[in-house]
Amino acid sequence: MKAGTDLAQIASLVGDPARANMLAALMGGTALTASELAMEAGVTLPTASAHLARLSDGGLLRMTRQGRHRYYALADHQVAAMLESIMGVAAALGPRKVLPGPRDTAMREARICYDHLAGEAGVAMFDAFAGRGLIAIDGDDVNLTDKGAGFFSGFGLDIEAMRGKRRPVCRSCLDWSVRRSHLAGSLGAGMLDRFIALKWARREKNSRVIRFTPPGRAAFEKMLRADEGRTGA
Amino acid sequence: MKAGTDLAQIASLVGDPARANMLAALMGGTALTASELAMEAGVTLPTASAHLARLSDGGLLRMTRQGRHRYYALADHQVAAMLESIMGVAAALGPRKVLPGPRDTAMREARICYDHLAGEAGVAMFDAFAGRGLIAIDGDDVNLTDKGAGFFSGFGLDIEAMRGKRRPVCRSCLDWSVRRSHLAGSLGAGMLDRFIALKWARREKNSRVIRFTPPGRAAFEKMLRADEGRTGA
DNA sequence: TTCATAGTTCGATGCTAACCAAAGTATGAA
DNA sequence: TTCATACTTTGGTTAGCATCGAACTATGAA
Repeated sequence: MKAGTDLAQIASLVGDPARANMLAALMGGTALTASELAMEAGVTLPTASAHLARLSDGGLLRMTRQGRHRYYALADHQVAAMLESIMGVAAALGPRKVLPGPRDTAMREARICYDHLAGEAGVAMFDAFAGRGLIAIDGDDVNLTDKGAGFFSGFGLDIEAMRGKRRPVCRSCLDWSVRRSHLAGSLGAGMLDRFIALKWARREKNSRVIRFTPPGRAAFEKMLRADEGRTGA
Repeated sequence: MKAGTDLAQIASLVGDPARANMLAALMGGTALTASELAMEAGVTLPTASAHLARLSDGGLLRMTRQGRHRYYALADHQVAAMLESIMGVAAALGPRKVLPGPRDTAMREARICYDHLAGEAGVAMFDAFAGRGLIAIDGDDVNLTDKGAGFFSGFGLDIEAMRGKRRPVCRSCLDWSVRRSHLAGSLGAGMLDRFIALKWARREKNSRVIRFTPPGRAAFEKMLRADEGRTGA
């Protein structure tokens, strides 16, 4: 009985269209202001404000004030993973659109999942790193190997800084589009940042789609295959 | 915008206390009749009937008629996994009860997750099998090895029959209590069945808790450690 | 200070949906 | 056929909550 109550409490927070749209927007990973989220949800500011208060009270959102702005973001990765899993069920049993539009295809290929790369590209990267021994998989735990630390440092990531943080460096995250794991954690986030900094890929405006440039895609795939694909800076 | 709508649609189905209690009850893995679910949710039969219709229409439940009974069960494993992930968020940010009661402790140790073993025991089993090369982990894919096929057949499972079904033999399922994977799929379900048949463990009445008997626990742990722990029948 | 922007709080409205009782349908047993 | 059980449908009530406009607070800029 109690399990059901907890379940309902969390689910009902997600179960309102306005709130769900806000949460979906925040799956993009960037923190957004109350006004932006109001736009996103298609409601007025007062309404949005009330929703945001409920989501924050419920523990799904984290808020930081900056001047006269209030930036809202998903509370943590567990919340993001939960939303992905709900989206997964929705996608599985709601192929209302027969043909997956170009947008959906792009989402399946590469998208942002909170702050790291997901979709086929994300899964391919995860598998490649594991296969080359850059990360070690033990059950659901994923750990950086010595070899991996060297490689990723060479790629431009500050591994030491990542280790200092509370957030795990490596984590696997289940992918609804392919039902396999991809790389999350600060390493996953860092890699995506690098891809964008290197102009291998860019985020599509107002969407979670990640678009690789043709040369970026080539460089990305070369990197997956072998060490000489490294592009130091 | 569309993503949010889908999200809300599914989440709102779970977001009602009566429905959530029904779903939580069905996480036990056994199919239940409409009357039983009405009891579970604390509502009258007509109300329950309406809820069950909505859950079925929404694709979260599967119904089979048997005489004048209607048995309801979760639609598939993806739905079960989604519910676990929502429960995970609820558990993480809702430690309203400061002390985890004995019930919660037992749930963390060993519980049923739809039809297979979860909790610390489930995770330990998953890790042990992986460590001994009985299953091979590749990203989120889990596959039975030849060595594993031999071992599990010796343990009393009909591996060939499992391979004939559409359901995957091995699958990993993320565990909210320990944040690691445990073994799902028909192999996971089959193992739990064996444990119960061997009287190593039994299901606690009206709960998802799995209780190991003292000799059962010992046999279970011996099995995890080495091949000679095998208890053919 | 004064004005503007960002956000919250308040009060009122209206819609949705959860709920139950009673009547209706279907299946099985006598 | 008749009765009982299991469930669904219908109709009507009620409660919750999403929504908005208007007033209020707080931060920053002129």
